[in-house]
Amino acid sequence: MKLTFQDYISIKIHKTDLNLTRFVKAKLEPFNLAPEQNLIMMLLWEKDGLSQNQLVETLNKDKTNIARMAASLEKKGFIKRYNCDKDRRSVRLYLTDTGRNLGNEVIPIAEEFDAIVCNGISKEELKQMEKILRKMNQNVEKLL
Amino acid sequence: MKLTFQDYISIKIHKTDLNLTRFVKAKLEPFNLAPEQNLIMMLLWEKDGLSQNQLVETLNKDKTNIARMAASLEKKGFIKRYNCDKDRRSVRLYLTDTGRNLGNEVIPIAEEFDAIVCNGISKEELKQMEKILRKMNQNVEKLL
DNA sequence: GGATTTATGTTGTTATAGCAACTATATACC
DNA sequence: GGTATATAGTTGCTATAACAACATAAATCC
Repeated sequence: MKLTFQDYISIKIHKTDLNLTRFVKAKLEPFNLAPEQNLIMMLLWEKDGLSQNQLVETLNKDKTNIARMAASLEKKGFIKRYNCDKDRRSVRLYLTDTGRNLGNEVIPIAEEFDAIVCNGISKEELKQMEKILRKMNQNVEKLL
Repeated sequence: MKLTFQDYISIKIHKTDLNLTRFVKAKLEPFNLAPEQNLIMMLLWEKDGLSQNQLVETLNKDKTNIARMAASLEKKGFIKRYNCDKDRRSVRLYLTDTGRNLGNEVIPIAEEFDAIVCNGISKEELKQMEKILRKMNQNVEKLL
């Protein structure tokens, strides 16, 4: 087959991901919010009181990552963690007032970021790209 | 604008990247080679004796990451690091025999991985995707 | 040719990312 | 209803990612 380094689509995706993350990291820095922490906040702004396990499934990350990010967000005062009454194993995350207010500032920045990333790319092209990404995920997931 | 979590293309790219990395990590584990370390090895298999700084530019990573991955690869016995005679600041990486031989086993696995990822995706679609990824990189790079 | 600037790497710190092993609780099984 | 199993989180470890501050060597500038 003889592929060279530049041929691998996975490497191109990886580099792009790092570039986008670096960019959004700088955008969020003034708010004392790291990129992945922001993903948790975005989900909580949509629906408060999610459990860590729900975040594990939505974000498709290891539970240890979620636990540590949640601990960090609590330390920063953006959320509070409470044990669920119905299931004592489960930990639910609730926004503090500070955390809720943060959304008013950060959500516009996230949307502006998306607009910058998608600049000059048509809706059709985006749909196409999403389809291919889905296919790639399926390709590896069925073998995991 | 009102975007929800699932609307962000950056998040989809990020998740896919993590999925692909997780997959390749498992594939490389038997060889005591981590995914990013493998990227350095792939470049050395193509051209031995690259400097850390050349890797910084090719891999588009911070020099600290490259330095630490190179240190790790040296510790594993896959490469040797020598100071360049012409430029005493520069550190060049050279494959050991072990490192060179590793390529015979790992390169086929990398190519198989690429084939798995691209399964059911046409050459046209891949080209299209690469074009969009390039555009996204440009979109953020010009603002960094 | 000596001072300033630039380039290359290293050390220290914080934030992801995932695996293994563990605790505690809940569910299933008989 | 007591045992086995499954689920939700935590702790410890390694690898990646980027930034700041630093050391050293090279290049530039006058």
